[in-house]
Amino acid sequence: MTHPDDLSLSDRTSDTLTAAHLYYMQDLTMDAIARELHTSRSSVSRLLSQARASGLVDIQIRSPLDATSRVEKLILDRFQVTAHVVPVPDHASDVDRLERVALSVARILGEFVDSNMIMGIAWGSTMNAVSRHVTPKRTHNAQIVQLNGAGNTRSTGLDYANEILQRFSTAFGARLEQFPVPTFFDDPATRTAYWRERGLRRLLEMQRNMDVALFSVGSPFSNVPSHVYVGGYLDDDELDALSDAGVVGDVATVFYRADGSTDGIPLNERGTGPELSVLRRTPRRICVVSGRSKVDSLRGALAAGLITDLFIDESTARALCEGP
Amino acid sequence: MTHPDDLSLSDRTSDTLTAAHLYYMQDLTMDAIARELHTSRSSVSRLLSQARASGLVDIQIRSPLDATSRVEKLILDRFQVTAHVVPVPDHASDVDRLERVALSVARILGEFVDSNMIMGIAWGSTMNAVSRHVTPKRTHNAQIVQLNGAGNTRSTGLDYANEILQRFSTAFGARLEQFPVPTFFDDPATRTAYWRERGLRRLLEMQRNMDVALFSVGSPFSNVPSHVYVGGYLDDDELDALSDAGVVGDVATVFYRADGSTDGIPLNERGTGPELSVLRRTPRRICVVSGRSKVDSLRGALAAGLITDLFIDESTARALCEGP
DNA sequence: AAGCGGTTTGAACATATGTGCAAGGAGTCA
DNA sequence: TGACTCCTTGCACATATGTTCAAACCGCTT
Repeated sequence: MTHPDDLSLSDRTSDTLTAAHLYYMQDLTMDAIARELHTSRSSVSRLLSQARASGLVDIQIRSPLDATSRVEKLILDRFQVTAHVVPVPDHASDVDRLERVALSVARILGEFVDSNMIMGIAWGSTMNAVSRHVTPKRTHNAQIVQLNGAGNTRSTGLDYANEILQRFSTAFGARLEQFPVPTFFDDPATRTAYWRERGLRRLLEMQRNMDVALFSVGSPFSNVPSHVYVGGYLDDDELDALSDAGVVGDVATVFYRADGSTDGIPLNERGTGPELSVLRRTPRRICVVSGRSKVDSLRGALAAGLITDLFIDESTARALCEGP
Repeated sequence: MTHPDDLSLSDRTSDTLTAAHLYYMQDLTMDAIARELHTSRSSVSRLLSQARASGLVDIQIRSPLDATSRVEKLILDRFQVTAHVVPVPDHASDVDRLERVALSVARILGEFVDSNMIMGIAWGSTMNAVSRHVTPKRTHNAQIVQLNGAGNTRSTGLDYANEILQRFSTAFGARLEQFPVPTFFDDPATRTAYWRERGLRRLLEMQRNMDVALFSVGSPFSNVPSHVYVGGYLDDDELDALSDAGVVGDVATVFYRADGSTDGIPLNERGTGPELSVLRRTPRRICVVSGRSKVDSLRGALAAGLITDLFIDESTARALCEGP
C-alpha cells in the first residue's frame, strides 16, 4: 500500500526533512513520526539531532526590541556597539563562561553569514571554542580569509589555527584562504618583502574587502593570558616591550593601548595581523569576549573602534559598564 | 550575593527570554535553567512553552533547495506555483489532514507577514483551523482586511468569521478591517449601491492594495462540501444554479469554472468577495488546501491564476499531479 | 483581618527523549 | 567465500520534559 518512489523521494536527507517537519511544524511525537517513517523511535531521535546539528532546523530567538536588557542598552549608548549579552551565572568558571558564550555565538553566527561574502577570521582559544560548535549554513561562493599568521617558534600553531578555520570553512561551504606565515616575523624587512609576493597581495586584498570579521580580544597581562601570550609566540623580552609600550591587548595579534592607539609599538612592525584601519573599514566586525580578565583589553578595542557587534557574557558586560 | 536589578532586569518576559537563550542557544537542561533562575523545573517548562507559543522562539526548517520534493517540482513546472507539501500519512482522516496542514501553515505564516503590510484574509473551515494555531509575530502598522462578507440568513456567520480574523489580528498586532455585510446580497443593486458608501470604498481600496492574500478553496459538489455550502448561506435553487453554470469551486465566495472563468455566473453578481482581478494583482497569494475532495476546485483556482504559494497535504498534492 | 475568585507554584506522576550497546548489514580485501 | 572493518539499527535503560493537582499566593471586597 505504500507509494512508489517516483513521487515521494525516500533517501536519508528527505527522511530527515520530513521528520523535522513532523516534529517542529506539526508537533508529532517521535514515536508517531517513527511509525510514519517505518523506523524506530531512536532513529527518529537521531534524525532530528542531525537535522539540528546540520542547520536544517534553524532555531532563532527574537527578542522584542523593547526587551533588550539594560546592559545592552547601556553598551549601545556608551560605545555605539550592538551588544548580545549571554546569560551566564556569576559563579560560573572561566571555562564554562567561554564555552557558553562560544556556543551561543556558534548558533547565531549564520545570521551574519551569506553567499558571496568574504569573512575574515582570527584564531585563539575563543575562536577555537566557537568553531567547535558552529552550526552549518549552506552558502555559495563565500570566502574565508585568515586574519593573521599562526606559525610560532615551536611551529605547532599552524595546525591549531588551521583546524579552527577549517571548521568554519566546511560549516559554511566557503573557500578557505590560509595565511601560511609565522605570527610574527623576526625582521620587519622580511614582512615587507613577503607582502610584495603576488599570493600575499591577493590575500591582503581580500582582507581589505571583507564583509565580516570575527575575532576575540587578547589580554596579555591578566591572570588568564590568551593563547598567543603563553603559546610560545613571544619571548620574555618581547612581553616586556609590550608592557613598556603600555599595551593592554590585541586583536588578531595587532596590539593596542588603552586609548586604542597603536603607533610606536615595535612588535606591530613584525606582526602579520591586519592593520586596524583595514579592520575598521569592514562593515560587520564581530567580537566575542568572555571573562572579566578581558575587560581592559576590550575597552581598548572599543576605544579603537574595532567592534560593531559584541558577544559577551553577562558579568563581563556588567564589569564593562561599571568601569571608570 | 545576587545582583541589583538595575543591571539585570527580572520580570516575567525577561525570564522567558533568558530561559529560551539558555535552552536553545546553550543547550542547558530545564533543570539547570531552573537553578539559574531560582525557580522550579516545571516553571521553566512552562516558560519555554510560552516562549514558543508567543513566537519568541522561532523555529524554521530550511530545506536545501536541491531537496525540494519531486511533487513540489512537478507542481512548479505545471502550474508555476511554489508548493509547500505537508507530509501527512495516506491513511489520515480528512480532519487530521486539515489540522496538520493548518498547523504547518500557522507556524510558517510569519515568514509572509511584515510591518506595513495589508493582508487580505478569507474565512471558512480551513482559515479557522489555521487561525487557531497561528504563531504571533510582532509587526507595526500592519492591516488585515476581510475578503468577503460573512452574514447569512440565519446570521450566525458574523461571529464565526470575526473570531477567525480576530485571531490573526492579535497574533500580528495588526489593525482589523471587518466587512460587515452578508456573504451574498439578495439583490445585485443593493451591492452596487452599498459599494458606493465611503466606508466600503475605503475597504475595497484596501483590498486592491493588498500585499498578501490568504485563503483556501471551496468545493461545492464533493462529499465534503465547504462551510459556505452547508452553513445556510445558499439555498437549493442557488446551488442548482451553480451546478448548471458548471462551477467547480470558489475562493472567498467568488465562484469559478474548471477553466478558471467566472463570466455569467449569476451568484457572483450578488457576492461580496473580491473580483478575481483584484486577487490576481496581489503580489503574494497563499492558498491552503487539504483533502482530495478539493482537487477539482483547486485545479480551477490554478487555472484562474489565483495562487502564488500553495500549502497542500501530500496525497492531495499527488492527486493534483496525477490528474488528467 | 477575613473571605473570595483567579492565578501561579512546585511536587509527584506520566510521557517523551537521549544513549550505550550488542546485533545485523554493507562494503572491502585476501 | 570468509574475515574484517565501519556504519546503522532497535532494544533497554537513564534522563529529561510535560501535566495534574493541591497548596500558596495575590488582588479585591467586605
